[in-house]
Amino acid sequence: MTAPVPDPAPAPAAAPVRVLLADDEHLIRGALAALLGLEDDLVVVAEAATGPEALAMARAHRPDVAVLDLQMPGADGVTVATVLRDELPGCRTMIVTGHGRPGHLKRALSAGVRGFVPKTVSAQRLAEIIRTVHAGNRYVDPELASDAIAAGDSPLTAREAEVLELSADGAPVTEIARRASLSPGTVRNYLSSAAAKLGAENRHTAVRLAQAKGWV
Amino acid sequence: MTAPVPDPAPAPAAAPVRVLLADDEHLIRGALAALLGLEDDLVVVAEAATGPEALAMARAHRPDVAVLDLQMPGADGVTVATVLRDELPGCRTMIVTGHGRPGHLKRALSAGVRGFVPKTVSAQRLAEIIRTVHAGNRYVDPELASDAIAAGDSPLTAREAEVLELSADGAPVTEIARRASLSPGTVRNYLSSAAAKLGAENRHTAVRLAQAKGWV
DNA sequence: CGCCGTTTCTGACAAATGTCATGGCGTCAG
DNA sequence: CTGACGCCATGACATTTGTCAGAAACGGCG
Repeated sequence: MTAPVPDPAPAPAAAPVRVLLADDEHLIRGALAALLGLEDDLVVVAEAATGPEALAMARAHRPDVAVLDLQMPGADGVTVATVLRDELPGCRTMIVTGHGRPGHLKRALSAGVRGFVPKTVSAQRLAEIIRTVHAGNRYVDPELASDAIAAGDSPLTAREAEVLELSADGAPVTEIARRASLSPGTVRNYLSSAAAKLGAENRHTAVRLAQAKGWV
Repeated sequence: MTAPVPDPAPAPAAAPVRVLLADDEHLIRGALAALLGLEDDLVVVAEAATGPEALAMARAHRPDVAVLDLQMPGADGVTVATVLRDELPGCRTMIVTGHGRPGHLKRALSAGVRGFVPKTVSAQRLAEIIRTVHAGNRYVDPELASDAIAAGDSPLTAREAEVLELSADGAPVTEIARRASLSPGTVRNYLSSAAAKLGAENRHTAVRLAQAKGWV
């Protein structure tokens, strides 16, 4: 007469998934750690509040899955993921972000990130996605994916993007030219062609558009 | 032989604090609700993901304290707080924000908000602050407060701020003039004086500075 | 009332920026 | 090799923007 209730201790035969949590917002990190800890097949082995700290923690604890916030002090989530891919190939990485721009997803995927989700998902859903990623599969939020597809690839050449980025803080052309070691006329040409490609009237709106698409 | 453990039901003599939670990031909201629910003198009676939803929930459940995210779809936290002050005077409001700008704090305080904290605090700390606010006291994060004091008041006149805000998206002067029903020359003068007051070289850097201080 | 100062507005001029045509240079595919 | 393409630069020109001197409207104030 064996009870139908499952044995509480070794119910999942496999070892639990070891998770690293990196987010600069203590409120979220702590709350998330608590909620994920409720899942009996997940265990949070380390937390970090900055990019460098996340790297140090990953090296020390060698987690199975690293859950990284996109925007952190020191180094952003994608940068951390890039380093982790080289240093800890066995560690899967995934990005959690508040407001993801299309370009970020592309950057993340080319950095070997296997999961990309917005913070609007529930903790339950996040736990499922962590399992998916740990199993070696990929998951990207459908809405973010469709945004990325709609945005397409950047039409800008490397120099155009570089110059556009330098003009992001509103510096005058001569200043941009100095910083890029280019002739002022060249800078104006690049900015002009970049604005034309983006359908913007001037470089400032061009910068905004490019930033919105995540191309800078 | 009474057991020393406290009676689970009516341990706190006072009624629990009824809390409304409004944040567009489901992950945070759910996790927060779970953590605050662990405190036996706090109870989360409603959750909302947008500004209008927060208002509707507040009207329906009449919470003691409303914890509002600063950036939400529909209406931001300060706007919601302004409406709540008129409609539900008994409801204390507080703002939780990811990256708060100095000007936001000033706006929030003049909207009757009694608590202003960044998301870098722990859930434990947040619970304490909710109690503080419920008791009728105020609490603002020391770092945010010092930032606000350092930033000071806006040196811009009403028109200067208005025109600067219209130029925020990089629109040309003629477009701004049309939207503000002003002469293009007048717009240029306002932008020029605003840039001078802010120590900026042109209106675009001026916009960035003003946004960083929360003056627009 | 006249005087003063502030805000709001305008026009004229100078500087910065956007646009276009043009050309040299290097690289890569066919 | 040739042609296509991206990169860097120059000069001329139109447009936009920044700067300045000052005028009209308005509200105190003696």
